Amino acid sequence: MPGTPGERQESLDVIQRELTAFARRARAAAARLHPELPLVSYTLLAHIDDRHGCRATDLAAHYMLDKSTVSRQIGALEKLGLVERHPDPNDHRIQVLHPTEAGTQALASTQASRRSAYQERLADWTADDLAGFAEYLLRYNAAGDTSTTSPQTPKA
Amino acid sequence: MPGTPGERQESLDVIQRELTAFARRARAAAARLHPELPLVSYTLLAHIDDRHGCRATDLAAHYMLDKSTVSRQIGALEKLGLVERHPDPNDHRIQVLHPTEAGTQALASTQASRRSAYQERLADWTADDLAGFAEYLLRYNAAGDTSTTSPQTPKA
DNA sequence: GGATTTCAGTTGTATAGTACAACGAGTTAG
DNA sequence: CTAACTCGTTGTACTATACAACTGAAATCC
Repeated sequence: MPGTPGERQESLDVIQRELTAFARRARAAAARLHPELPLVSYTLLAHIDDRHGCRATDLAAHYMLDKSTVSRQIGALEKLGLVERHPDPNDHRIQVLHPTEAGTQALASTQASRRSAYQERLADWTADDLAGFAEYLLRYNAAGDTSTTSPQTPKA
Repeated sequence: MPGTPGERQESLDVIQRELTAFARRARAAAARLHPELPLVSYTLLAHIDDRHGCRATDLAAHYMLDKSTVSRQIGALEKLGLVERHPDPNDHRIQVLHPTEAGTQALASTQASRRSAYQERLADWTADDLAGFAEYLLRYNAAGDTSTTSPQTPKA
């Protein structure tokens, strides 16, 4: 069993190094994979679709982005005809975001190509390993959500 | 048991989503953690240090960056007094890059603070889980290295 | 009910990181 | 010597981002 502190530190260093390496390549890789729908827009659109309508503020909170960033991203998506903004009848400050038909389609095709890229890349992994990796990533990201990481000290 | 194809696909989707989420947060998180030494500069500096001197072209190839990008990054590092450029006596086109004393120190302190950030974030993980996560990340990144174009030594 | 405060979103401005293209200087091949 | 190639820089442009200032709408407070 890995019980020595040294092994623990070694694992931490590997995790740090490999996550850094991944982060560095991720954007370039995503850009090459989908020149049509940039990484960030894709992510936001996916979230909007997932929630079947949400507010810009939700997106900003979830992705730890400034509201101005989200505003511009949404503007771009709207200009591309991929999302629609509907004012909330109960609260006129709020814009409820929905994917358009084109947005849903763009998302589906992007997800399909991403999916197949991941499938290919992880083709020789066992189902157990995939499940384990997925669980670790979930745990890792969840830790980030709750901890001190925030761009503008918004957390109350 | 995770034997059904559906579960496999589910894990793949989780991996895709969580890695994407991580990629989106990574830069901002790094920027917050080290306002002094931006992520990319840090990475390049680490590589220069690791190799004990290398060329800008090597960095561009290794990190899949445009040479202009590397040129500017190196320029910034030089302006900060963290790297030095020495002309290669045998080939005057080439600049051999070396970390300065300050560069080595900055790197060490950045690495230390990164390390402690990871330690804190993963404090409640068991050593087994850390080892497992590290192994998965290694495997994942190794797959990416081979699938992408340039033949490079995968990990430092 | 009106003043103040808070919330949602936009816009101006600035910065990092990146790519592509055009170029300059050095090196090598014919 | 000339041509082709290589290494690096610079001009330009674009994406993603943050922060600050602002508008408009809702909530709170007295």
